[in-house]
Amino acid sequence: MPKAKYEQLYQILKEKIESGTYPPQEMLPSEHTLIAELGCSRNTLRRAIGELVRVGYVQTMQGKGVRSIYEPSRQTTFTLGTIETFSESAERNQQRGASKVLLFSSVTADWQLAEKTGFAEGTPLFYTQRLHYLNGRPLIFNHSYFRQDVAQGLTREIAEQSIYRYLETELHISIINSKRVVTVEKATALDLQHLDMGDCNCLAVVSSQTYNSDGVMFEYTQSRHHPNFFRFQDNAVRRSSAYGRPEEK
Amino acid sequence: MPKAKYEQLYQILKEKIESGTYPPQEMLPSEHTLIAELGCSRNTLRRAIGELVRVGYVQTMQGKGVRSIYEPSRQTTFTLGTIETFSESAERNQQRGASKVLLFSSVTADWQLAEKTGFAEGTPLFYTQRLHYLNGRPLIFNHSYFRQDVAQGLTREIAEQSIYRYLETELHISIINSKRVVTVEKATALDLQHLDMGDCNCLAVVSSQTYNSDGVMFEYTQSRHHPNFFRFQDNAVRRSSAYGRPEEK
DNA sequence: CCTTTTAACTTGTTCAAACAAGTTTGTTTC
DNA sequence: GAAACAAACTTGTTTGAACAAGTTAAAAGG
Repeated sequence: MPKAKYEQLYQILKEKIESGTYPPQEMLPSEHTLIAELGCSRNTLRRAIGELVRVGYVQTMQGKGVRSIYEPSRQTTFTLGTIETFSESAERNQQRGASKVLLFSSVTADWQLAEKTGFAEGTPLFYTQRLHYLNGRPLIFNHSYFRQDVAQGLTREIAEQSIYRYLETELHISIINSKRVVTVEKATALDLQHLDMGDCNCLAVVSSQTYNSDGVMFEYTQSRHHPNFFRFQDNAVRRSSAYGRPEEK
Repeated sequence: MPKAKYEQLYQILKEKIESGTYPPQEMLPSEHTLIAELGCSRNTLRRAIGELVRVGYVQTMQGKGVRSIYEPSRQTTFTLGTIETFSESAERNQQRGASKVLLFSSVTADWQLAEKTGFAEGTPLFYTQRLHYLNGRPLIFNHSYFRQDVAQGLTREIAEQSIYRYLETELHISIINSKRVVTVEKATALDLQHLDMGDCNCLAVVSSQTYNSDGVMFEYTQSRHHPNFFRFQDNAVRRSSAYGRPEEK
């Protein structure tokens, strides 16, 4: 599926790590070896390895080598650094996803909404509330705002299916990137009404601003997650010893 | 400070974007122009731009160019993809940070602890509870476990100052990467006792496993954050249109 | 005037080469 | 035997080049 060679190499190596060809704590073959093995240039191989570093599969040490630090099977609900719709995520985790549209309307951004979403005041927007189910349980309450001049012709019927499919295949909008912020908020009456969260009175909130290829932010979505089913993964790399160089010799 | 050229270029461009030389929605000069301007090769420049993409400062479109999508001043408490200690983060945000050690002890990982932290059962560990203050308010409650054979000689006195400074400058341990997971949990009695969280009964929990250059996970830390002061930022990039190629013509 | 084609841009990918820098191992030297 | 040195690894950075692919605007054609 992926056309780029470095993506293919990344998939191959990822597969080998997951399947135990390169078990945890073990060193991978050196770049020189892998180049001969995979038939690629050093740059392309290193690009693939760089991806593996980013997702926390390996660590690299100058002069020493590349070590696998993969630990299998931590159930992932949310992957980082890549945009995924709810239905895509559900499918990847092999679970039954369903959605219900609670509200679909047109609004104009007032001062308060503009402040919250980042849209300019007075922008005409579509506003929709959707509830996402996983295995029959309501887990995510979505508030989404779409710029009307970008998401032209959006209807409640489309929202019942998949908004992104409509935007990408019908309107030929290319989604480029999405800025996301994770916070924790007090549950509102609306949250409690729909999410059935027991004795928890807070939930995980993922606010995202999504941009198209024209550089315009056309979507603001606030995903309010059931706290017991929220999980956000990340791998951080220490750039340089923050405490200056340890004295030599 | 950064030795690598691409890091310098990244800083230069980041600066220009923040200062308004390349204002939001505006296109950056083409690679060709920037190469001449900055005196570097195309690959090095592209590496710097790649970093800007990852932090959500710009978006690139094949055939069109690079557009600034920087939006100034959303106060950041947590940056993503890079390991930062509490004191470093506090300093970056120009706020007064302070810490208090509530507990320092030696423990051995039993079955339950091994399951939670990822250490092998029977591993001798240092266990410390620390409370982090920002501007006088207690905001973060840290539970940290360190492998005794790696963090040799760790004492309560060192924990009062900075554990990482000790590990890096005294023990010459190089911290490589850290796997982190963000979840939301019910507050325990201990949390409520120390964090003063009003009527919220949940908090944001960042669990992290940190690895050194020998590939051994030597630290497990669970950071329990006051919900009102927790913020986790991310920028996601859509890899390829998930719905197949839109039909031509 | 409008459409089509072409050319000149843009960014994306891949290769090759050279050097820098860190680590390991073997060798020499005392 | 122990320390110092040197060679042979490893990954990290930088440069240059070529081609692919997407976009834009000028040129050509009707």
